[in-house]
Amino acid sequence: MKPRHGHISESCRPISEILSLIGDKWTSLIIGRLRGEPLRFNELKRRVDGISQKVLTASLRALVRDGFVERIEYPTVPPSVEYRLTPFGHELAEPLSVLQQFALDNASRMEAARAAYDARTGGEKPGQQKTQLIQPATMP
Amino acid sequence: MKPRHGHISESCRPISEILSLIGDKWTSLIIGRLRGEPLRFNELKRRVDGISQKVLTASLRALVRDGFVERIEYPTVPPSVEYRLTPFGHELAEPLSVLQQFALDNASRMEAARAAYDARTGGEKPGQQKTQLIQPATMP
DNA sequence: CGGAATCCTACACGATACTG
DNA sequence: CAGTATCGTGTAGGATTCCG
Repeated sequence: MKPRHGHISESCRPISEILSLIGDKWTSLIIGRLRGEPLRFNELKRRVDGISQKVLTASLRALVRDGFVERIEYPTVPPSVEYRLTPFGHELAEPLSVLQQFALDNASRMEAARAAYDARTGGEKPGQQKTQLIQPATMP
Repeated sequence: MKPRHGHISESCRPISEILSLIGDKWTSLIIGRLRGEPLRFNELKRRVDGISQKVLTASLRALVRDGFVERIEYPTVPPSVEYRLTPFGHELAEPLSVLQQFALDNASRMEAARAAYDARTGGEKPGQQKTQLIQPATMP
């Protein structure tokens, strides 16, 4: 799931790597949930609403591999696995939360800017146009 | 190009949005280049090494739309277009640069963690490997 | 110079089913 | 409970060509 970035000029590859890590659809939310308390797999899945089991598994493994999350397996029955941020993970979580806070604080500004832009450009969306809303005529 | 994120639980959608914005392959690097000085299109393209014209165009438009970048068109001939961070863009760039600095500072730690993980799990499972950095072999 | 239009591929993610 | 396995889809992003 990680290798979204090919090469990039050597010097900034670490940047690309970490940003692709936290920039994917879910990872940053997972980290956010794991601040505060360790969580078990399904509990975490419940709290990160909408995430699929497959993606959660993959994301967690990437985080474990990079040393941000620790996976602790308790030999109980039924099995119980706990995920928690490592100290390294908490170091990452801190500047990350700053960015998240920025996002929350400025969500309305972004939305306003977007609305203004869309009004300016005549309502045409960036990228390709999808002006044809093909409504499927009938649904018997 | 931006709305990679579908719905997500309402409360954290702004987070997802902004993180998908800066988390894509290039946008954060573009913002980094625009700190310090405004740049023209092709100059920016040159400095963000490896980016395609199409993606640069799309990324810039998204940034303009969200209010982080300003596009200034000079009616010269040949045409000249300048991109610069807005004040809002600089606000975003700041926490972002913190994260980038974190990435640079801890690149070796991440790599070490990865190596340790791969050594730990490497001997046994033939399964598919994650996070393989595909080196593109040649840059003619 | 600064894009737009088009084609194409890889991969992130979702849905579903199965397992220890 | 905590995953693994597999298939299908959308789309980000690369390469190329063309335009004012």
